[in-house]
Amino acid sequence: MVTLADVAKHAGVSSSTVSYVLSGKRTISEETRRRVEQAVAELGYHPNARARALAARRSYIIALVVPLRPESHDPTTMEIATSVTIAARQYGYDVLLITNDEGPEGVRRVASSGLADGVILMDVEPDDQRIPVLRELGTQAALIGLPDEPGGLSSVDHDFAAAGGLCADHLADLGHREVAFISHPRHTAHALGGFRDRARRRGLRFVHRASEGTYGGVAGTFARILADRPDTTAFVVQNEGAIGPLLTLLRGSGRTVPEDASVIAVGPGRLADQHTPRLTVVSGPDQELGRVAVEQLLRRLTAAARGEQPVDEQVLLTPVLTVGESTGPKGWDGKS
Amino acid sequence: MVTLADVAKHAGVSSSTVSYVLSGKRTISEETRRRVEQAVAELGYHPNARARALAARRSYIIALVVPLRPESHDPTTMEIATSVTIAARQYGYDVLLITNDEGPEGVRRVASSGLADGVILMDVEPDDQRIPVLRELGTQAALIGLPDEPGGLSSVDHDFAAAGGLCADHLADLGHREVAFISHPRHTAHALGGFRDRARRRGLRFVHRASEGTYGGVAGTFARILADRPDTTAFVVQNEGAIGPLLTLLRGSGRTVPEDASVIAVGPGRLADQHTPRLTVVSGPDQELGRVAVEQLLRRLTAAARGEQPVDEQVLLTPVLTVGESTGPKGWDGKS
DNA sequence: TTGTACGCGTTATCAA
DNA sequence: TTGATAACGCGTACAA
Repeated sequence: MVTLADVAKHAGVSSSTVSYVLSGKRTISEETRRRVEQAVAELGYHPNARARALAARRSYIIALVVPLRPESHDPTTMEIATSVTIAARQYGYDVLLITNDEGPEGVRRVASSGLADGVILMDVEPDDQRIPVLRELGTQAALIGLPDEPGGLSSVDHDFAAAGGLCADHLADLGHREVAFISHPRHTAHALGGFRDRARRRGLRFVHRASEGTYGGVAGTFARILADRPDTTAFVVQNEGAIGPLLTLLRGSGRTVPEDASVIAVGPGRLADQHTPRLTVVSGPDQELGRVAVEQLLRRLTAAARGEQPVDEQVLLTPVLTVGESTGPKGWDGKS
Repeated sequence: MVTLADVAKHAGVSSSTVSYVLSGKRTISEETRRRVEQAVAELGYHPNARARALAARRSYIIALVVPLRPESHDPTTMEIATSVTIAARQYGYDVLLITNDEGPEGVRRVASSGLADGVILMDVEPDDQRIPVLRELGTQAALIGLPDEPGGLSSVDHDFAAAGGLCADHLADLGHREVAFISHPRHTAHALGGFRDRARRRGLRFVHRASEGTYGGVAGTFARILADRPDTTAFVVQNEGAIGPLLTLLRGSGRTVPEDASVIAVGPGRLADQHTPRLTVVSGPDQELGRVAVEQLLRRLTAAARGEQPVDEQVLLTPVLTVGESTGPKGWDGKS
């Protein structure tokens, strides 16, 4: 292995000079810089990350805690993990993958051992058990999702309230008056609040039902909705698995989309093309989530390295309404 | 930060003794072990991973190179990445995520800097450009996928030839005589060879067509197949995106599955439940892929650490045929 | 503009 | 069974 000392000897300078040439933290004469660079090239020197991490008290590694078990396959998670990794690389950081089956102790492990400089937590829940560990260790962190108590942390999430508002506005604009909101039974329907507020203001009547993302579950929910509110003409769905069944059920009940019933999905943009007809979707930028979290964390790290107090940031990313072919005016006959 | 020296002082022993108590590489008297362990507990000592990595010349980190861009969403990749991470943890290793957009230089970076002890490469192609880098640096590696030249490497992949054989056998058993094999245009149809051999032996006639995984692409392929071989009664599909369109086209042409046409998918097991009717699928164990790769790599690492020559292993994982409702006897009328 | 020398926290060799 | 002590390779305060 070629070391800094080897390079120094080869270039006829001291090892600290080589170090400074590489880090750029000192002004170096043109002559020595050239000699050092040549020595680096000739010897094929690569700085040793382990020694660097020890001496600099920084590993340039951030830990990403993902909510994954091997049998789950949520593409969004992977998208975010990838965007975190790519963003981190652009700032010279690498990403260590921690699966959440290690629990809060996984966070403690990477933070207290100094393996990672900071942590990004995905799928943060309101009373997340990993957060006390971060506080206890004083670990710098950025969260994807909203914590109960944001003190000492930065976080980023989709602005689901705005997403709900977009749904209500779009349907109201199209003349709908009776809407059903279908959510996931075990996830908070973050978009519901925003939807409710805007729906009220726009004079929309609506019911909210949580439903499993299975055909049977959606069938039951669908039947109840139609029994309670037979005049329902539009559906907002914040439950990826429920969309396919809902579309099938609408067809099965003789309703054409969007002529007889409109459907909006709240979720990843890719949903649009996975169904027929192409869906109207309200989606947030998943990749931005990763990038913003990385930038938040790195700002905290540089602040802490300077002895400053890191700034707590809470960012909400604005969602976008993409109009597809699953929404149309109430009572639309297909001929505009 | 609590260091080894702090613990040593607190316990009234030398720091090397503490180190040996923790590593278990020396026999320690019951008395001192107790004192040291108590000191560790009282001070809340956590070994420093950076210093350990430098002194031990091992980081206990393996790099996983994933073929991911932020907009791609292949659940299989994530499944493998997760299983690699979990398997690695069981052996005391952590996983560094490297995206393939760094190219071969990403491999060079983590290996030559000593950041990682070894590398796992996903989606290895026959003439993969990352492999020369591994050879040049003498980096220990395990590959998921089959390299052209396996010398100095370990690798694991699905036994696609066996998968093809299972398809041919299943269809032949059901009495089919004319089969179409639909593959992906830009991926090697690894299952084709095995399918061909077994098809010949079983007296199956078949055509092979590559097709895009789009509705339009599959429609063209489908039409050509029926034009060339109107008596085709079964389809083997090794192209995830082509399955949905194919099923739709079969229905559209008045064919009922499986009464008039049988369909087998070669791919991830989860495909079975994503279609109607539930698919007959030949799939390999994706999670095993990750686990085996980790174990191969760690065997190489321990061998190399002992100064021994690591053993090159090539493992093929046996696929399984799961019979669903998309295959049936040729000319089946639905009433058995 | 450059060099010296110490420290980072462990591991591992050599003695005792 | 235990203790000194020299690496490990780099960063940086201090000195020149």
